[in-house]
Amino acid sequence: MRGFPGHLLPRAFFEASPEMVAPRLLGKLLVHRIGTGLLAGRIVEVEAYLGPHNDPPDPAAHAHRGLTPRNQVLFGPAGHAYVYTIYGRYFCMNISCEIEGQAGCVLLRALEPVAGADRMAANRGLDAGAPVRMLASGPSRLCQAMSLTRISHNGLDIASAASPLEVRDDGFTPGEVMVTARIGIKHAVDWPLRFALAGHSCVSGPRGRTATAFVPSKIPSY
DNA sequence: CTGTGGATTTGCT
DNA sequence: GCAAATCCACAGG
Repeated sequence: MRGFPGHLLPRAFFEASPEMVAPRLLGKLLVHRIGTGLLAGRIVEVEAYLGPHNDPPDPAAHAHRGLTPRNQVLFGPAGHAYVYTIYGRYFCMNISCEIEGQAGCVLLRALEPVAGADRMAANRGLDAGAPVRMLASGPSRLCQAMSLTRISHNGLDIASAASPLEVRDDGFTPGEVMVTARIGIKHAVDWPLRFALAGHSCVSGPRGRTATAFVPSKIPSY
């Protein structure tokens, strides 16, 4: 990844509870190296899903009922990709958190394209001139745009410099962050675990959604 | 702008 | 068997 801005986020960044990691991921870069090419986007929207060791447990999380073949990555070390199939035809991309043995993850819901936007559009079946917000606004659109699949990417260590998939910090400082309930779930529908850059055009969902001001406190640097 | 329904695989009960 | 952390097309106001 030499030549690409910023530095690789270390595993320690992810070894905390998802509700702490999630807002800290806003403004970071998701980078996917494909052959000689590069796809990258700034993370503008995320959701936290808590492990079953929490009290009360998070009934919306895949890890809610313990370890299964599908969710085993979530119980492994932090900083690994959890990519799963949803509704038969799409994928969603998460990053595992906590220490090994404890589950928890952050769902990546939207990116602002930074590199390879034309290729993202092609991946999404759109013209090169398509509106930027159509490229990676939504968890499965994000996977389509970034060419992420369960078979190829589930379990990848994204905190390794050898990985084709990384999260990098280029020094971007987020402005106001909004917090809302998570989208598309049927349980714990009002837990405030969705975080997004306020007013950013690439955030998914209806605009003008109810938002609360939120200021992350004591964010360590990595 | 809003609301509705279909596509289609996977994992767990 | 059925529910699911989605997206898209299409109908109607």
